[in-house]
Amino acid sequence: MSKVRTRFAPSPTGYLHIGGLRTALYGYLYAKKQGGDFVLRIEDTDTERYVEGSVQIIYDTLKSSGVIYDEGPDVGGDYGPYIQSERKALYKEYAQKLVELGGAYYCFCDKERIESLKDENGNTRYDKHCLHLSKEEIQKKLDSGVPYVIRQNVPTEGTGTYHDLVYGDISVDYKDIEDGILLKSDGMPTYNFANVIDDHLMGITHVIRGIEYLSSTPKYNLMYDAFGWERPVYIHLPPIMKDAQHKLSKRNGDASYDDFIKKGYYKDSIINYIALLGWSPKSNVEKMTLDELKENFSLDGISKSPSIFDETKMKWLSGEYIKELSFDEFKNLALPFLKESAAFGKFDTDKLLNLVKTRVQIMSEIPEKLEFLTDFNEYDVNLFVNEKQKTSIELAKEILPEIKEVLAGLDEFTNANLFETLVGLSTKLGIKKQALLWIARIAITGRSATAGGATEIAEVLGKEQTISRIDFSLNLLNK
RNA sequence: GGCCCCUUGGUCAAGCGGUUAAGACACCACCCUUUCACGGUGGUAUCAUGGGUUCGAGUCCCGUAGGGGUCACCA
Repeated sequence: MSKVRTRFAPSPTGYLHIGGLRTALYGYLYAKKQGGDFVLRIEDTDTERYVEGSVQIIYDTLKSSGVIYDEGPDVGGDYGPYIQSERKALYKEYAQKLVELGGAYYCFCDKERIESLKDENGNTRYDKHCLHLSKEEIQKKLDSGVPYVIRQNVPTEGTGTYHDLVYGDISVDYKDIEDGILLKSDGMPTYNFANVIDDHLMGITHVIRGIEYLSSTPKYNLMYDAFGWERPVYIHLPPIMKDAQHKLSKRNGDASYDDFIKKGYYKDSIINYIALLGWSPKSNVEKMTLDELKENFSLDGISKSPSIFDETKMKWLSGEYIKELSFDEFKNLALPFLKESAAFGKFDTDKLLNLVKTRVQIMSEIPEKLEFLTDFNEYDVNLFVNEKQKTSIELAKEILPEIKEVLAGLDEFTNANLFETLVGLSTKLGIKKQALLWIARIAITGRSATAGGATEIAEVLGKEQTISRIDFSLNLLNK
Protein backbone atom coordinates (compact mmCIF):
# COMPACT_ATOMS: atom_id res chain seq x y z
CA MET A 1 0.00 0.00 0.00
CA SER A 2 1.20 3.46 -0.81
CA LYS A 3 2.21 5.96 1.78
CA VAL A 4 -0.63 7.83 3.42
CA ARG A 5 -0.83 11.46 2.39
CA THR A 6 -3.38 13.86 3.78
CA ARG A 7 -3.84 17.54 3.19
CA PHE A 8 -5.35 20.64 4.65
CA ALA A 9 -6.61 23.00 1.97
CA PRO A 10 -7.91 26.25 3.40
CA SER A 11 -8.77 29.29 1.36
CA PRO A 12 -7.15 32.52 2.48
CA THR A 13 -10.26 34.44 3.33
CA GLY A 14 -9.13 36.09 6.50
CA TYR A 15 -8.71 33.67 9.35
CA LEU A 16 -8.35 30.12 10.41
CA HIS A 17 -11.34 29.19 12.47
CA ILE A 18 -11.58 26.47 15.07
CA GLY A 19 -13.36 24.10 12.72
CA GLY A 20 -10.65 24.53 10.13
CA LEU A 21 -7.97 23.94 12.69
CA ARG A 22 -9.63 20.73 13.75
CA THR A 23 -9.81 19.54 10.15
CA ALA A 24 -6.11 20.26 9.83
CA LEU A 25 -5.41 18.53 13.12
CA TYR A 26 -7.20 15.34 12.13
CA GLY A 27 -5.40 15.24 8.80
CA TYR A 28 -2.13 15.73 10.58
CA LEU A 29 -2.84 13.17 13.29
CA TYR A 30 -3.94 10.53 10.85
CA ALA A 31 -0.96 11.02 8.56
CA LYS A 32 1.47 10.92 11.45
CA LYS A 33 -0.17 7.91 13.01
CA GLN A 34 0.26 6.08 9.70
CA GLY A 35 3.78 7.32 9.17
CA GLY A 36 2.62 9.42 6.24
CA ASP A 37 2.85 13.01 5.11
CA PHE A 38 0.62 15.96 5.78
CA VAL A 39 0.52 18.72 3.20
CA LEU A 40 -0.76 22.26 3.22
CA ARG A 41 -2.31 23.65 0.07
CA ILE A 42 -3.67 27.15 -0.29
CA GLU A 43 -6.89 27.35 -2.28
CA ASP A 44 -6.91 30.91 -3.52
CA THR A 45 -8.83 30.51 -6.74
CA ASP A 46 -11.45 33.01 -5.68
CA THR A 47 -9.63 36.26 -6.21
CA GLU A 48 -12.51 38.30 -4.87
CA ARG A 49 -12.60 36.74 -1.44
CA TYR A 50 -8.86 36.85 -0.97
CA VAL A 51 -7.79 38.63 2.20
CA GLU A 52 -4.33 40.05 2.53
CA GLY A 53 -2.27 38.46 5.26
CA SER A 54 -4.45 35.46 5.80
CA VAL A 55 -1.96 33.03 4.30
CA GLN A 56 0.49 34.11 6.95
CA ILE A 57 -2.13 33.58 9.64
CA ILE A 58 -2.62 30.03 8.40
CA TYR A 59 1.12 29.33 8.52
CA ASP A 60 1.45 30.86 11.96
CA THR A 61 -1.52 29.14 13.50
CA LEU A 62 -0.54 25.71 12.26
CA LYS A 63 3.04 26.12 13.39
CA SER A 64 2.14 27.58 16.74
CA SER A 65 -0.32 24.82 17.48
CA GLY A 66 2.12 22.11 16.44
CA VAL A 67 0.19 20.94 13.41
CA ILE A 68 3.29 20.69 11.30
CA TYR A 69 2.97 20.16 7.58
CA ASP A 70 5.62 18.26 5.69
CA GLU A 71 4.94 20.09 2.47
CA GLY A 72 3.47 23.48 1.76
CA PRO A 73 4.02 26.81 0.07
CA ASP A 74 6.56 28.06 2.56
CA VAL A 75 8.34 24.79 3.21
CA GLY A 76 8.41 23.32 -0.29
CA GLY A 77 8.01 19.71 -1.34
CA ASP A 78 8.01 17.50 -4.40
CA TYR A 79 4.45 18.20 -5.46
CA GLY A 80 4.43 21.97 -5.70
CA PRO A 81 3.47 24.60 -6.26
CA TYR A 82 1.18 24.44 -3.25
CA ILE A 83 -0.77 27.56 -4.04
CA GLN A 84 -3.53 27.05 -6.53
CA SER A 85 -3.19 30.41 -8.24
CA GLU A 86 0.30 29.30 -9.24
CA ARG A 87 -1.08 26.17 -10.83
CA LYS A 88 -3.42 27.90 -13.23
CA ALA A 89 -1.90 26.51 -16.43
CA LEU A 90 -2.18 23.01 -15.03
CA TYR A 91 -5.93 23.24 -14.56
CA LYS A 92 -6.52 24.46 -18.06
CA GLU A 93 -4.55 21.57 -19.41
CA TYR A 94 -6.53 19.03 -17.43
CA ALA A 95 -9.82 20.73 -18.20
CA GLN A 96 -9.14 20.37 -21.90
CA LYS A 97 -8.19 16.78 -21.35
CA LEU A 98 -11.45 16.18 -19.55
CA VAL A 99 -13.31 17.75 -22.46
CA GLU A 100 -11.61 15.31 -24.78
CA LEU A 101 -12.57 12.47 -22.48
CA GLY A 102 -16.20 13.56 -22.59
CA GLY A 103 -16.35 14.46 -18.92
CA ALA A 104 -16.69 18.17 -19.58
CA TYR A 105 -17.57 20.66 -22.26
CA TYR A 106 -17.20 24.28 -23.32
CA CYS A 107 -20.06 26.57 -22.46
CA PHE A 108 -20.55 30.00 -24.01
CA CYS A 109 -23.86 30.91 -22.41
CA ASP A 110 -24.00 34.41 -21.01
CA LYS A 111 -25.35 35.50 -17.63
CA GLU A 112 -28.71 36.49 -19.06
CA ARG A 113 -29.38 33.07 -20.49
CA ILE A 114 -28.40 31.38 -17.23
CA GLU A 115 -30.62 33.80 -15.38
CA SER A 116 -33.59 32.80 -17.52
CA LEU A 117 -33.19 29.21 -16.35
CA LYS A 118 -34.37 29.99 -12.83
CA ASP A 119 -36.98 27.69 -11.37
CA GLU A 120 -39.76 28.47 -8.90
CA ASN A 121 -37.34 28.25 -5.97
CA GLY A 122 -34.94 30.66 -7.56
CA ASN A 123 -32.45 27.93 -8.29
CA THR A 124 -30.87 27.85 -11.68
CA ARG A 125 -30.08 24.62 -13.30
CA TYR A 126 -27.96 24.53 -16.41
CA ASP A 127 -29.68 22.75 -19.26
CA LYS A 128 -26.67 21.34 -21.11
CA HIS A 129 -27.37 23.81 -23.88
CA CYS A 130 -23.76 24.00 -25.03
CA LEU A 131 -23.10 20.30 -24.76
CA HIS A 132 -24.49 19.85 -28.21
CA LEU A 133 -22.37 22.43 -29.98
CA SER A 134 -20.42 20.99 -32.87
CA LYS A 135 -16.64 20.97 -32.93
CA GLU A 136 -16.69 23.64 -35.62
CA GLU A 137 -19.04 25.92 -33.72
CA ILE A 138 -16.90 25.64 -30.63
CA GLN A 139 -13.72 26.40 -32.52
CA LYS A 140 -15.32 29.36 -34.20
CA LYS A 141 -16.44 30.89 -30.91
CA LEU A 142 -13.08 30.19 -29.34
CA ASP A 143 -11.29 31.85 -32.24
CA SER A 144 -13.45 34.93 -32.12
CA GLY A 145 -12.76 35.31 -28.43
CA VAL A 146 -16.22 34.64 -27.02
CA PRO A 147 -15.88 34.23 -23.23
CA TYR A 148 -16.38 30.66 -22.07
CA VAL A 149 -16.37 28.37 -19.10
CA ILE A 150 -15.84 24.65 -18.97
CA ARG A 151 -18.61 22.66 -17.40
CA GLN A 152 -18.69 19.19 -16.02
CA ASN A 153 -20.78 16.77 -18.04
CA VAL A 154 -22.83 14.96 -15.42
CA PRO A 155 -24.90 11.98 -16.59
CA THR A 156 -28.64 12.57 -16.61
CA GLU A 157 -29.34 9.27 -15.00
CA GLY A 158 -27.73 6.83 -12.66
CA THR A 159 -26.52 7.15 -9.10
CA GLY A 160 -23.16 8.05 -7.67
CA THR A 161 -22.25 5.99 -4.64
CA TYR A 162 -19.16 6.02 -2.51
CA HIS A 163 -18.12 4.95 0.93
CA ASP A 164 -17.30 7.58 3.49
CA LEU A 165 -15.29 6.34 6.44
CA VAL A 166 -17.41 8.30 8.88
CA TYR A 167 -20.83 8.44 7.28
CA GLY A 168 -20.90 5.12 5.49
CA ASP A 169 -22.34 4.67 2.02
CA ILE A 170 -23.54 7.85 0.42
CA SER A 171 -25.62 7.86 -2.74
CA VAL A 172 -26.70 10.81 -4.82
CA ASP A 173 -28.66 10.61 -8.05
CA TYR A 174 -26.86 12.23 -10.96
CA LYS A 175 -30.05 13.93 -12.02
CA ASP A 176 -29.74 15.98 -8.84
CA ILE A 177 -26.29 17.22 -9.74
CA GLU A 178 -25.85 20.19 -12.00
CA ASP A 179 -23.26 20.52 -14.73
CA GLY A 180 -21.13 22.72 -12.55
CA ILE A 181 -18.47 25.06 -13.78
CA LEU A 182 -14.98 23.64 -13.62
CA LEU A 183 -13.03 26.41 -15.24
CA LYS A 184 -14.22 29.97 -14.80
CA SER A 185 -14.13 32.55 -17.58
CA ASP A 186 -11.11 34.15 -15.93
CA GLY A 187 -9.25 30.90 -16.46
CA MET A 188 -9.26 30.00 -12.78
CA PRO A 189 -10.64 26.65 -11.73
CA THR A 190 -13.44 26.34 -9.21
CA TYR A 191 -12.97 24.36 -6.03
CA ASN A 192 -14.95 21.58 -7.59
CA PHE A 193 -12.29 21.06 -10.19
CA ALA A 194 -9.10 22.16 -8.51
CA ASN A 195 -9.53 19.91 -5.49
CA VAL A 196 -9.77 16.86 -7.70
CA ILE A 197 -6.81 17.73 -9.89
CA ASP A 198 -4.63 18.71 -6.97
CA ASP A 199 -5.54 15.87 -4.70
CA HIS A 200 -4.65 13.46 -7.46
CA LEU A 201 -1.49 15.22 -8.59
CA MET A 202 -0.31 15.61 -5.03
CA GLY A 203 -0.87 11.96 -4.30
CA ILE A 204 -3.45 12.54 -1.58
CA THR A 205 -4.72 9.19 -0.36
CA HIS A 206 -7.19 10.34 2.28
CA VAL A 207 -9.36 13.38 1.88
CA ILE A 208 -10.37 14.77 5.26
CA ARG A 209 -12.69 17.77 5.07
CA GLY A 210 -15.92 19.26 6.35
CA ILE A 211 -19.30 17.67 5.87
CA GLU A 212 -20.35 20.41 3.44
CA TYR A 213 -18.72 18.32 0.71
CA LEU A 214 -20.47 15.11 1.59
CA SER A 215 -23.12 15.31 -1.09
CA SER A 216 -20.97 16.87 -3.77
CA THR A 217 -18.36 14.16 -3.59
CA PRO A 218 -20.09 11.95 -6.20
CA LYS A 219 -19.40 14.57 -8.82
CA TYR A 220 -15.73 14.60 -7.90
CA ASN A 221 -15.71 10.85 -8.24
CA LEU A 222 -17.09 11.23 -11.72
CA MET A 223 -13.95 13.13 -12.62
CA TYR A 224 -11.61 10.67 -10.98
CA ASP A 225 -13.32 7.97 -12.98
CA ALA A 226 -13.24 9.91 -16.23
CA PHE A 227 -9.52 10.48 -15.86
CA GLY A 228 -9.04 6.90 -14.88
CA TRP A 229 -7.60 7.93 -11.52
CA GLU A 230 -7.95 6.11 -8.27
CA ARG A 231 -10.45 7.74 -5.91
CA PRO A 232 -9.13 8.78 -2.53
CA VAL A 233 -10.58 7.57 0.75
CA TYR A 234 -13.10 10.08 2.03
CA ILE A 235 -13.48 11.19 5.61
CA HIS A 236 -16.06 13.91 6.13
CA LEU A 237 -16.22 15.68 9.45
CA PRO A 238 -19.27 16.87 11.39
CA PRO A 239 -19.42 20.59 12.09
CA ILE A 240 -18.42 22.32 15.30
CA MET A 241 -21.32 24.38 16.53
CA LYS A 242 -21.66 27.48 18.64
CA ASP A 243 -25.10 26.31 19.69
CA ALA A 244 -27.60 23.81 18.41
CA GLN A 245 -28.40 25.90 15.35
CA HIS A 246 -25.28 27.79 14.45
CA LYS A 247 -21.89 26.76 13.29
CA LEU A 248 -18.92 28.26 15.02
CA SER A 249 -17.61 30.99 12.80
CA LYS A 250 -15.32 33.92 13.10
CA ARG A 251 -17.75 35.90 11.03
CA ASN A 252 -20.07 35.93 14.03
CA GLY A 253 -17.27 37.03 16.26
CA ASP A 254 -16.61 33.59 17.67
CA ALA A 255 -13.21 33.10 19.14
CA SER A 256 -10.33 31.79 17.10
CA TYR A 257 -7.20 29.94 18.15
CA ASP A 258 -5.43 33.23 18.41
CA ASP A 259 -8.08 34.71 20.68
CA PHE A 260 -7.75 31.77 23.03
CA ILE A 261 -3.99 32.20 23.15
CA LYS A 262 -4.54 35.85 23.98
CA LYS A 263 -6.88 34.86 26.76
CA GLY A 264 -4.11 32.81 28.26
CA TYR A 265 -5.23 29.30 27.57
CA TYR A 266 -2.41 26.86 27.91
CA LYS A 267 -1.57 26.08 24.31
CA ASP A 268 -1.88 22.32 24.47
CA SER A 269 -5.32 22.54 25.98
CA ILE A 270 -6.72 24.16 22.86
CA ILE A 271 -5.52 21.43 20.54
CA ASN A 272 -6.43 18.83 23.12
CA TYR A 273 -9.94 20.15 23.41
CA ILE A 274 -10.72 20.54 19.75
CA ALA A 275 -9.38 17.04 19.10
CA LEU A 276 -12.09 15.85 21.47
CA LEU A 277 -14.83 17.65 19.59
CA GLY A 278 -16.13 15.04 17.22
CA TRP A 279 -13.64 12.39 18.15
CA SER A 280 -13.41 10.24 21.20
CA PRO A 281 -10.42 8.21 22.31
CA LYS A 282 -10.69 4.52 23.04
CA SER A 283 -9.60 4.97 26.61
CA ASN A 284 -11.17 7.19 29.20
CA VAL A 285 -8.18 9.47 29.32
CA GLU A 286 -9.09 12.78 27.77
CA LYS A 287 -6.15 14.93 28.65
CA MET A 288 -3.63 14.35 25.91
CA THR A 289 -0.71 16.27 24.52
CA LEU A 290 -0.23 16.43 20.78
CA ASP A 291 2.20 13.50 20.91
CA GLU A 292 -0.30 11.45 22.85
CA LEU A 293 -3.01 12.38 20.40
CA LYS A 294 -0.80 11.18 17.58
CA GLU A 295 -0.50 7.84 19.27
CA ASN A 296 -4.15 7.42 20.10
CA PHE A 297 -5.89 8.93 17.14
CA SER A 298 -7.99 6.68 14.98
CA LEU A 299 -10.59 7.44 12.36
CA ASP A 300 -13.18 5.11 13.80
CA GLY A 301 -13.51 7.37 16.82
CA ILE A 302 -14.90 10.20 14.72
CA SER A 303 -18.56 10.86 15.30
CA LYS A 304 -21.27 11.79 12.83
CA SER A 305 -23.19 14.34 14.79
CA PRO A 306 -22.31 17.98 15.31
CA SER A 307 -20.70 19.05 18.57
CA ILE A 308 -21.20 22.24 20.45
CA PHE A 309 -18.09 24.06 21.50
CA ASP A 310 -17.92 24.25 25.28
CA GLU A 311 -15.35 26.72 26.50
CA THR A 312 -15.84 25.64 30.10
CA LYS A 313 -14.38 22.24 29.43
CA MET A 314 -11.48 23.71 27.52
CA LYS A 315 -10.81 25.96 30.50
CA TRP A 316 -10.73 22.96 32.74
CA LEU A 317 -8.19 21.30 30.49
CA SER A 318 -6.09 24.43 30.47
CA GLY A 319 -6.16 24.45 34.25
CA GLU A 320 -5.04 20.83 34.34
CA TYR A 321 -2.02 21.64 32.22
CA ILE A 322 -1.17 24.71 34.25
CA LYS A 323 -1.28 22.76 37.47
CA GLU A 324 1.43 20.47 36.16
CA LEU A 325 3.78 23.28 35.28
CA SER A 326 6.94 23.87 37.29
CA PHE A 327 7.15 27.25 38.95
CA ASP A 328 9.57 28.54 36.34
CA GLU A 329 7.46 27.37 33.43
CA PHE A 330 4.44 28.95 35.00
CA LYS A 331 6.28 32.17 35.67
CA ASN A 332 7.39 32.35 32.09
CA LEU A 333 3.86 32.07 30.75
CA ALA A 334 2.15 34.04 33.49
CA LEU A 335 4.37 37.09 33.57
CA PRO A 336 2.79 38.92 30.63
CA PHE A 337 -0.59 38.56 32.32
CA LEU A 338 0.72 39.39 35.78
CA LYS A 339 1.99 42.64 34.36
CA GLU A 340 -1.60 43.60 33.65
CA SER A 341 -2.34 43.36 37.34
CA ALA A 342 -2.32 46.47 39.48
CA ALA A 343 -0.41 44.47 42.06
CA PHE A 344 2.52 43.94 39.74
CA GLY A 345 5.57 45.84 40.89
CA LYS A 346 4.03 46.65 44.24
CA PHE A 347 4.69 43.22 45.72
CA ASP A 348 7.19 40.46 45.33
CA THR A 349 6.62 38.92 41.91
CA ASP A 350 7.32 35.33 42.88
CA LYS A 351 5.00 35.58 45.86
CA LEU A 352 2.21 36.89 43.66
CA LEU A 353 2.78 34.06 41.24
CA ASN A 354 2.62 31.52 44.03
CA LEU A 355 -0.65 32.92 45.24
CA VAL A 356 -2.18 32.43 41.86
CA LYS A 357 -0.55 29.32 40.44
CA THR A 358 -2.99 26.70 41.68
CA ARG A 359 -5.98 28.94 41.30
CA VAL A 360 -6.18 29.87 37.63
CA GLN A 361 -7.30 27.91 34.61
CA ILE A 362 -6.34 30.53 32.09
CA MET A 363 -3.70 33.20 32.58
CA SER A 364 -6.00 36.12 31.97
CA GLU A 365 -7.66 35.33 35.31
CA ILE A 366 -4.56 36.43 37.14
CA PRO A 367 -5.29 40.16 37.51
CA GLU A 368 -8.75 39.64 38.96
CA LYS A 369 -7.44 37.04 41.38
CA LEU A 370 -4.98 39.58 42.75
CA GLU A 371 -7.33 42.50 42.83
CA PHE A 372 -7.75 42.32 46.58
CA LEU A 373 -4.12 43.26 47.07
CA THR A 374 -4.54 46.70 45.61
CA ASP A 375 -8.21 47.27 46.02
CA PHE A 376 -9.01 47.51 49.72
CA ASN A 377 -11.92 49.72 50.67
CA GLU A 378 -14.88 49.89 52.92
CA TYR A 379 -16.62 46.53 53.04
CA ASP A 380 -19.57 44.86 54.65
CA VAL A 381 -18.58 43.92 58.20
CA ASN A 382 -21.02 41.05 58.10
CA LEU A 383 -18.23 39.21 56.35
CA PHE A 384 -16.83 38.61 59.80
CA VAL A 385 -19.84 36.47 60.52
CA ASN A 386 -19.16 32.87 59.63
CA GLU A 387 -21.62 30.34 61.00
CA LYS A 388 -19.40 27.38 60.48
CA GLN A 389 -16.37 28.88 62.17
CA LYS A 390 -18.60 30.49 64.78
CA THR A 391 -17.26 33.95 64.23
CA SER A 392 -19.12 37.18 64.74
CA ILE A 393 -18.65 40.90 64.55
CA GLU A 394 -18.29 41.01 68.32
CA LEU A 395 -15.59 38.39 68.26
CA ALA A 396 -13.79 40.30 65.55
CA LYS A 397 -13.89 43.47 67.64
CA GLU A 398 -12.54 41.55 70.55
CA ILE A 399 -9.63 39.71 69.02
CA LEU A 400 -8.50 42.01 66.22
CA PRO A 401 -6.60 44.25 68.65
CA GLU A 402 -4.86 41.15 70.00
CA ILE A 403 -3.99 40.02 66.49
CA LYS A 404 -2.63 43.43 65.73
CA GLU A 405 -0.52 43.42 68.81
CA VAL A 406 1.20 40.12 68.18
CA LEU A 407 1.78 40.97 64.56
CA ALA A 408 3.24 44.33 65.47
CA GLY A 409 5.74 42.54 67.64
CA LEU A 410 6.78 40.19 64.88
CA ASP A 411 10.10 40.74 63.15
CA GLU A 412 9.95 38.03 60.54
CA PHE A 413 6.84 38.42 58.45
CA THR A 414 6.88 35.04 56.77
CA ASN A 415 4.00 32.73 56.20
CA ALA A 416 5.35 30.04 58.50
CA ASN A 417 6.18 32.48 61.21
CA LEU A 418 2.86 34.27 60.95
CA PHE A 419 0.98 31.03 61.02
CA GLU A 420 2.77 29.79 64.09
CA THR A 421 2.20 33.08 65.86
CA LEU A 422 -1.48 33.34 65.08
CA VAL A 423 -2.17 29.74 65.94
CA GLY A 424 -0.35 30.35 69.22
CA LEU A 425 -2.59 33.31 69.84
CA SER A 426 -5.72 31.33 69.14
CA THR A 427 -4.66 28.73 71.67
CA LYS A 428 -3.99 31.42 74.23
CA LEU A 429 -7.38 33.00 73.63
CA GLY A 430 -9.09 29.65 73.66
CA ILE A 431 -10.67 29.90 70.23
CA LYS A 432 -10.31 27.72 67.19
CA LYS A 433 -7.52 28.67 64.84
CA GLN A 434 -9.94 28.58 61.92
CA ALA A 435 -12.03 31.26 63.58
CA LEU A 436 -9.10 33.50 64.27
CA LEU A 437 -7.63 33.06 60.82
CA TRP A 438 -10.99 33.82 59.25
CA ILE A 439 -11.21 37.07 61.10
CA ALA A 440 -7.64 37.94 60.29
CA ARG A 441 -8.15 37.29 56.60
CA ILE A 442 -11.33 39.32 56.38
CA ALA A 443 -9.67 42.14 58.21
CA ILE A 444 -6.79 42.38 55.78
CA THR A 445 -8.70 41.74 52.57
CA GLY A 446 -12.32 42.69 53.09
CA ARG A 447 -13.39 39.78 50.91
CA SER A 448 -15.03 36.45 51.47
CA ALA A 449 -12.85 34.62 49.00
CA THR A 450 -9.24 35.34 48.23
CA ALA A 451 -6.32 33.71 46.53
CA GLY A 452 -4.44 32.64 49.61
CA GLY A 453 -5.04 32.31 53.31
CA ALA A 454 -4.60 34.94 56.02
CA THR A 455 -0.94 34.40 56.74
CA GLU A 456 0.00 33.84 53.15
CA ILE A 457 -1.56 37.15 52.26
CA ALA A 458 -0.08 38.93 55.23
CA GLU A 459 3.35 37.90 54.08
CA VAL A 460 2.74 39.34 50.63
CA LEU A 461 1.29 42.57 52.02
CA GLY A 462 4.14 43.02 54.45
CA LYS A 463 4.00 44.19 58.02
CA GLU A 464 3.20 47.80 57.46
CA GLN A 465 0.25 47.26 55.14
CA THR A 466 -1.08 44.38 57.16
CA ILE A 467 -1.17 46.48 60.31
CA SER A 468 -2.70 49.44 58.57
CA ARG A 469 -5.40 47.29 57.07
CA ILE A 470 -6.21 45.91 60.51
CA ASP A 471 -6.50 49.45 61.80
CA PHE A 472 -8.82 50.28 58.96
CA SER A 473 -10.99 47.28 59.74
CA LEU A 474 -11.04 48.13 63.43
CA ASN A 475 -12.32 51.59 62.60
CA LEU A 476 -14.93 50.11 60.35
CA LEU A 477 -16.07 47.76 63.09
CA ASN A 478 -16.33 50.49 65.69
CA LYS A 479 -18.26 52.83 63.48
C1' G B 1 -38.80 23.30 -1.94
C1' G B 2 -35.50 18.85 -4.09
C1' C B 3 -31.43 15.96 -2.58
C1' C B 4 -27.78 14.36 1.31
C1' C B 5 -26.76 13.86 6.49
C1' C B 6 -27.66 14.00 11.81
C1' U B 7 -30.67 13.08 16.73
C1' U B 8 -27.91 9.10 24.07
C1' G B 9 -27.92 13.80 30.49
C1' G B 10 -27.08 21.23 30.38
C1' U B 11 -22.26 20.08 27.23
C1' C B 12 -18.52 16.45 25.08
C1' A B 13 -19.62 11.41 24.61
C1' A B 14 -19.03 5.38 25.23
C1' G B 15 -22.33 1.87 23.33
C1' C B 16 -22.14 -1.43 17.65
C1' G B 17 -29.33 -7.02 19.71
C1' G B 18 -29.20 -9.02 26.19
C1' U B 19 -25.15 -3.47 30.35
C1' U B 20 -27.54 -1.52 37.09
C1' A B 21 -26.96 2.84 29.66
C1' A B 22 -19.37 3.89 30.69
C1' G B 23 -16.28 8.16 31.35
C1' A B 24 -15.29 13.63 31.27
C1' C B 25 -16.86 18.98 31.94
C1' A B 26 -20.57 21.65 34.55
C1' C B 27 -23.84 21.40 38.83
C1' C B 28 -25.07 19.69 44.05
C1' A B 29 -23.63 17.37 48.81
C1' C B 30 -20.05 15.63 52.12
C1' C B 31 -14.77 15.01 53.53
C1' C B 32 -9.96 17.47 53.63
C1' U B 33 -8.55 22.47 54.49
C1' U B 34 -6.15 28.94 56.87
C1' U B 35 -11.28 31.45 53.10
C1' C B 36 -11.15 30.26 47.82
C1' A B 37 -8.98 26.79 44.78
C1' C B 38 -6.74 21.91 44.72
C1' G B 39 -7.57 16.86 46.14
C1' G B 40 -11.02 12.78 47.78
C1' U B 41 -15.98 10.45 48.09
C1' G B 42 -20.88 10.36 46.62
C1' G B 43 -25.16 12.31 43.97
C1' U B 44 -28.87 14.65 40.39
C1' A B 45 -29.45 14.08 35.11
C1' U B 46 -29.71 11.09 28.75
C1' C B 47 -31.49 7.00 24.52
C1' A B 48 -36.55 13.06 19.94
C1' U B 49 -41.25 10.48 18.60
C1' G B 50 -44.72 6.66 16.50
C1' G B 51 -44.87 2.02 14.35
C1' G B 52 -42.62 -2.53 13.11
C1' U B 53 -38.70 -6.91 13.16
C1' U B 54 -37.12 -9.98 17.38
C1' C B 55 -37.76 -14.26 22.98
C1' G B 56 -35.29 -9.44 23.68
C1' A B 57 -34.00 -2.71 20.55
C1' G B 58 -30.38 3.14 22.48
C1' U B 59 -28.53 -0.50 18.98
C1' C B 60 -31.94 -3.25 12.84
C1' C B 61 -36.24 -1.40 9.30
C1' C B 62 -40.14 2.31 8.06
C1' G B 63 -42.71 6.78 9.08
C1' U B 64 -42.99 11.60 11.80
C1' A B 65 -40.80 15.74 14.12
C1' G B 66 -36.61 18.76 14.94
C1' G B 67 -31.77 20.29 13.32
C1' G B 68 -27.68 20.80 9.86
C1' G B 69 -25.61 20.71 4.87
C1' U B 70 -26.18 21.47 -0.35
C1' C B 71 -28.55 23.24 -4.76
C1' A B 72 -22.74 30.02 -7.06
C1' C B 73 -18.03 31.83 -12.70
C1' C B 74 -17.56 30.49 -3.04
C1' A B 75 -14.75 27.19 -1.01
